[in-house]
Amino acid sequence: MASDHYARIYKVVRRIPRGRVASYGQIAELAGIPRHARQVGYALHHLSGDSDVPWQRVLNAAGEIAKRAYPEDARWQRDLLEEEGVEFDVRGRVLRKYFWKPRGRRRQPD
DNA sequence: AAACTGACTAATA
DNA sequence: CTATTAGCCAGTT
Repeated sequence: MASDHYARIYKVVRRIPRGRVASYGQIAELAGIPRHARQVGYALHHLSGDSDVPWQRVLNAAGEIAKRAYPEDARWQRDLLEEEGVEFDVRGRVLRKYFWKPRGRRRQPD
């Protein structure tokens, strides 16, 4: 059940700017719990639907929407991201320029 | 307590 | 570039 890690995870995810995305591993690292990528996904799974946490901005390390039990949820996630301006390539991967770079924010997408 | 599970990853081939 | 493998770790059964 909800461990204290969840709060750390949600806190970091909320920092992801609109129109940007981050990976599970990246979130875990920033939350101060390295190698807990899977737990990040687990924590987000408990939300999906009702919260102020922008769960849709979290993808796997390859920049793709993580494979889920219900494909409809993946489509929903993609729609949400495209709504905030994130673009995907033909293969279903988010373009590099949308990856969130904490602190070292250099250029805006486009 | 032991085995199983999963919205993960990095390393190899 | 894609596919396979082994490591990962909290939550469930």
